Formats: sequence, structure tokens, C-alpha cells
Amino acid sequence: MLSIGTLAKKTGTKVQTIRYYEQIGLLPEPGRTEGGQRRYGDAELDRLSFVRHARQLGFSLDSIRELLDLSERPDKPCAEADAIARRQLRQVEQRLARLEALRMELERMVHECSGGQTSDCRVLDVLRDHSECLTEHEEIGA
Amino acid sequence: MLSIGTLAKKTGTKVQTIRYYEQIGLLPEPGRTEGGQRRYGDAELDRLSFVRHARQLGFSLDSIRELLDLSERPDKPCAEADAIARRQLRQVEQRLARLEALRMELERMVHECSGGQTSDCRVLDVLRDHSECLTEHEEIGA
DNA sequence: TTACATCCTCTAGCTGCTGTAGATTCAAGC
DNA sequence: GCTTGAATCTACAGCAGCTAGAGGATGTAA
Repeated sequence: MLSIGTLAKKTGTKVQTIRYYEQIGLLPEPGRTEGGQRRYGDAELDRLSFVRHARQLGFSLDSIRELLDLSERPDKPCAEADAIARRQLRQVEQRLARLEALRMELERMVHECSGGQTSDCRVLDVLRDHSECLTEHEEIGA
Repeated sequence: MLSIGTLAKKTGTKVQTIRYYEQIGLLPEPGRTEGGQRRYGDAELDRLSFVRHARQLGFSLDSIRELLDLSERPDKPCAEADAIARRQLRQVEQRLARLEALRMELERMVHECSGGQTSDCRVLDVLRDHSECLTEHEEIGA
């Protein structure tokens, strides 16, 4: 039986994060010692590893919830899990495209900067005037 | 003089977001009508456009605060603004690299999925077992 | 004047955690 | 058995960067 701290180390998770996952129902309530401390077995270790790995791949907690449900029904067709992964892939591809546009714009800003005074800083110019941009990059965020 | 709604439309910002920016000190408190409604002039329009554009390029609100300060001191050397932009560029490049690794992993998961039953779903397999991954992708998030 | 769109303040919520405070429990060494 | 110090407990607050809603006041056009 593992303490929460040991489980945390084994999965590369913070202790508080494990308690948070329990709180939102992503992990089941574990058994407790007489004194009230959580004790975990292998099933919980596997489940938390799954969650962490999916998080590293950028899945949202909601998607992970779905994937966990699916992984507990081995008889179901795989199409749903596949659809979730494809959705995630599409999101990642969109973010990549947006980020690439941002990268180009930032690189241009930085390269055009002559290193003079703020009054003719290209960085500030471009920020002031969107029409100087080559790309659209309308979306904010990651 | 513009109402907050008109300013919002012109800059592609939500009304609440403008009030939020004012609250955190990113925009100055504007003048008001007798009845207490906000009224904006061209200076505020420019400033908000600057903020929105920088947000679209992924700058944090803190970075934007710095950039705004700099843009109000035309005599200062441009190096600081340049440094902020370079920092942002580096962050974008790092995120791009991480995302590209994720994209490859997701693509592999999805392509290996045979469309059978959940019990032999490659998507779920890979999530269960990190050792199946080709890349490391240790970092979570954007 | 009368609608009704827009505005006001205030508060709470979102995602996915992270950090703190103050009290309790566990495990190892003596 | 006792002490000590690390680990754990609960509860709550906070982060970024907004977004949404309630409940009421204001502005404007017909």
C-alpha cells in the first residue's frame, strides 16, 4: 500500500494534485489508515499514470474522464476513443498553425528592430498597427 | 466619444474584458457621463488596440504592461522592448517544439488504431503505457 | 413617453492546478 | 515506550485571463 507521497513520486504528480483529482471525481476515494491517511494500491497507480500521461499529451480533464470510462468497457467499439484522440490531434494541429504564424510575426518584429530608440522601435510599431502584420493571427491564446 | 460597447466592437474585445483591463490597471479610468457611463477617446482606442494586438501575439498581460510603459518613453533605448519580444519569441518556439512532439505522438496513436474493440485500442494502450511513446513530452500544458 | 438596448456594479465561475496554515499521524531510531 | 521530524490531514485562498449572470440604472430613437 502506497502513501499519497509515494504515489506522487511514482507518477510525477504533486500531492495536492492527487487530492484535487479525487475531489473532482477523476480518481476514486481510496482506503484510509485508522488515522485517516490515504492508502493506494496498484489499480490507483495505473489510473493516475493514465491520467498523467494523457495530460502530458494535452488532453483536457473532461476528455480524460471519457477515455477512462471507455477503457473500463473493453467490449465497446474503439471508435469513441479514436474520435477523442482525433479531436485532440486536430486541436494540436490548429494550435501549431497559429503558433507558427505568431512565431513568424515575432521573428520579423525582432529582426527589424534596429536597436535604436523606443521612438522608432519596430516592435512597438507593429504592436500599435495591426496592418503591418503579414498574417492574421486573430486567435488569442494557446 | 465612444461608449464601452462601441469601443468593444471596434477593437474586437468583450465589454467585460475592457472593464477587467481597467480594474487591473491596464487601461486608465475613463471619463464618465453624468449618469456614470464610461466614455472613451482616441487615446484609449489606441491603447486598447495595442493591448489586444499584443494579446493576439501571445504576450502576457504583465509583458504588455511593460511594453505600454516603454512605448510612452520615446527617448528610451529600444533594447528593453526588443528583449521582451525576444523572450516571447523564445517561449513561442519552445511551445512549438513541444506541440510538434505531441502532434507526432497523437498521430501515431490515431493511425495505429485498427477500429476494433476498446480492448485492443492503441489509443488507450499508449495512454496506459508511457514506454510505448517515441518522444518524451514530459511537459504538460500549452 | 415609452420601449428597449445598452450600461452599471458586484459576485461567482471557468481550467488545472498550487500554496498556505494549523493540526494530526506515521515511522524510524534510541 | 518515547521522541522527533517528516509526511499527512482539511480547508481555503490564489494564479491567468477572462466570462457570465443578477438586478438595477441610463441613454436614445420613434
